[in-house]
Amino acid sequence: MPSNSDYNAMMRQWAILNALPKRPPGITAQALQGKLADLGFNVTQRTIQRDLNDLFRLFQFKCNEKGKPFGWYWEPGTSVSVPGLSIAEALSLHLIRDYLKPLLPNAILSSIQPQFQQAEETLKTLQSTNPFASWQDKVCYVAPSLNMLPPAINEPVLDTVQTALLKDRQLEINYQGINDQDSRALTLHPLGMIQRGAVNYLVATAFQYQDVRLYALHRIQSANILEASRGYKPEPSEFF
DNA sequence: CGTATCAATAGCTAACTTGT
DNA sequence: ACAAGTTAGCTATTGATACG
Repeated sequence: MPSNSDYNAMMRQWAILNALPKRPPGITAQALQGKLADLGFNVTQRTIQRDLNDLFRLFQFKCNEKGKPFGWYWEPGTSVSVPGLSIAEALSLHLIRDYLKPLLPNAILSSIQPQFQQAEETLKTLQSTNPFASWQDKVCYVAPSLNMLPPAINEPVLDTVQTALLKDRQLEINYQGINDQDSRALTLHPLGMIQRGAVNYLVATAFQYQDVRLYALHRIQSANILEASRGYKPEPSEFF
C-alpha cells in the first residue's frame, strides 16, 4: 500500500506528463508550477524541476536547453497514455454520477461502474493533500422543488423502460397517476426520458394517440416490453 | 569587448513525514 | 526510536542580456 505522499507525488508527476505540450518550444517549469497549482498541487518550482528531471529519464520527452528557461515537450509522435483518473476526471465523474444515473441505460452504467469506483478511491486518497478532492463535500445539487429527496424508482422498472427506449419497442405499464385510486394499464410508445428537478419522466405517446405525455418513473408500478415496435414518433425537438 | 545584473538550474542540507 | 524518503530553502553556477 503506497503512502499518501507517494500517491500525491505520483499524481503530481502524472499531471506533469499530461500537461506537457506535444511540440516545441515546450512548457517551462514555472508555467508547469502554475498549471499544477490550478489542479491543487501546491509545490515549489524546485520540486517541479526535480520531477521533470526524474521523468526525463523514464519517458520520451524533450528538454529544450538551448534557451532559458528550459522548455519541456513530448517528442513528436509520442505522448503518454496511462489508464487512470486525473483529479479533474475523478471529481467530474463523482459529481455527475448521481444526476446522470437515471438517464443512463443500466448496461452503460454498470460498464463504467469501475470508473466511478476508481473516482471515489482517487478522491478519498487525495482528500488530505489536494483541496479539490474535498470539493464534492462543498457543493450540492438541489432540485428546484420543495421535495428535495428524489422519489424512489423501482430498479427493474427503470431497466425495462430503458431497454424499451433503447430498442424502440412498445411498453405495457401499470401506472398510478397522481389523482388515481388504483393503477391502470397503459400501452406506451416510449420517446425519451427527461429529468426535471428531482423527478425523472418517461416521454411517450399512449395507445393510438399522438399527443406526447410525461409519465413519472416513480409512479410506474410495473413494466413489460412488448414485441411490437414503437409506432408514431415525432421529432425530438417536438417533445423535449 | 568586458562587466554587471538577472533569471534559471542544480547541488546540498535540514526539517518533516512515513514505515518498520 | 530509527531509517528512509520527500520537500523546501539556501546557495553556487551558468547563461542571456544590457550597458558603458
